[in-house]
Amino acid sequence: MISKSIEEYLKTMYVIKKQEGKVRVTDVAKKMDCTKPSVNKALYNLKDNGFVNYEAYGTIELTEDGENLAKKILEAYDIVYLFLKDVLELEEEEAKREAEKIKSTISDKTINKLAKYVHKVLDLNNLDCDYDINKEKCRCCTRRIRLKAIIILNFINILI
Amino acid sequence: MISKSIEEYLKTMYVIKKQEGKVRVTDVAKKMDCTKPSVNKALYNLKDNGFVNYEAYGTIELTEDGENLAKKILEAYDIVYLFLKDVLELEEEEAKREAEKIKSTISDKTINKLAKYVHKVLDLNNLDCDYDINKEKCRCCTRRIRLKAIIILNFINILI
DNA sequence: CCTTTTTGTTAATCATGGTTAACATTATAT
DNA sequence: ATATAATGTTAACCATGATTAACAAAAAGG
Repeated sequence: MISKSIEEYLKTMYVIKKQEGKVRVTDVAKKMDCTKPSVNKALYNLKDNGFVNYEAYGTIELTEDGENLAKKILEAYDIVYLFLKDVLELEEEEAKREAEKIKSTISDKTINKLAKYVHKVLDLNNLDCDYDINKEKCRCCTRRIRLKAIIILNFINILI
Repeated sequence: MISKSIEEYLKTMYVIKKQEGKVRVTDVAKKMDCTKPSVNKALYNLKDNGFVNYEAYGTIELTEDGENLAKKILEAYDIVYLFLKDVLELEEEEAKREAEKIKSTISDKTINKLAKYVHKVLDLNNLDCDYDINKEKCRCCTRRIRLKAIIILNFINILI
């Protein structure tokens, strides 16, 4: 099993892939404010766990599992961010920082409950939505994510 | 500065002190499901940071700073637990587990906002409450904590 | 008392996740 | 085409927080 810390590298790779078209060790290091050897280590860890394909000096490619996990992580972040920003009304930067930390500790179950709650509170008129971070999104969730595109920040062109 | 991991030892010591009257390395280890050497290390770390008084083979005593920090940690836990249990409606055991993890990552600012939100949502009729985890509690908070004594679980005899 | 059990300490070790320094490879620019 | 710059890798190392094994001290029970 992969750690929360390593998951962060995967998420970052996914985002860079969508933004830049290709993923380089240096870019990941820059984005994560860490060194290249750290990225290298994480990379081989991710490879060993089947989340990326990689050969030395080659191109970094996420596997299907890798993509799915990355999407899930990003989504967990969005849900927590949305809650902190729009429900608790934390200031934007604070909400981002805190969402990053919180989403790394909580279980899927909690994320699902939080998502449903946020849906409800922010008045989506769909209290029956059976949100599950591990499943395909329902129309309601999809719509919500689209409507709330602004929360996707610089990932706006990535999701869905 | 002390780490979140070390804070947990302090919190546990505080709880044991209130429950048992005295704190022993073995009890802390049992409660935290770790080994005695781990407790010993944490103990000297806490001592170096002025949160406990201790000499080898002596009795563990929390300083005033230690007590205050422990109270703060317990309270952060209670707030998160209350939110997960009564607002998100997580099952009790899950709420406890998750609260433990979450409260270790979030900032005082977020805790304060969450506390205010929980107060509001659970309808305490005091929307002006200026909760601050670092300050003396307002009447509203004190009352809330009293009313919600049940959430304090086995710590019921400790707080306030 | 003094033996035994419980409790606490110390030293050596480990895993994780990070670093720096040195080097290898690839890409770029003239 | 080749020197230079950028990028990627490797090895050695560090901090943290934990462990096990061995030992020391204190408490408890005959």
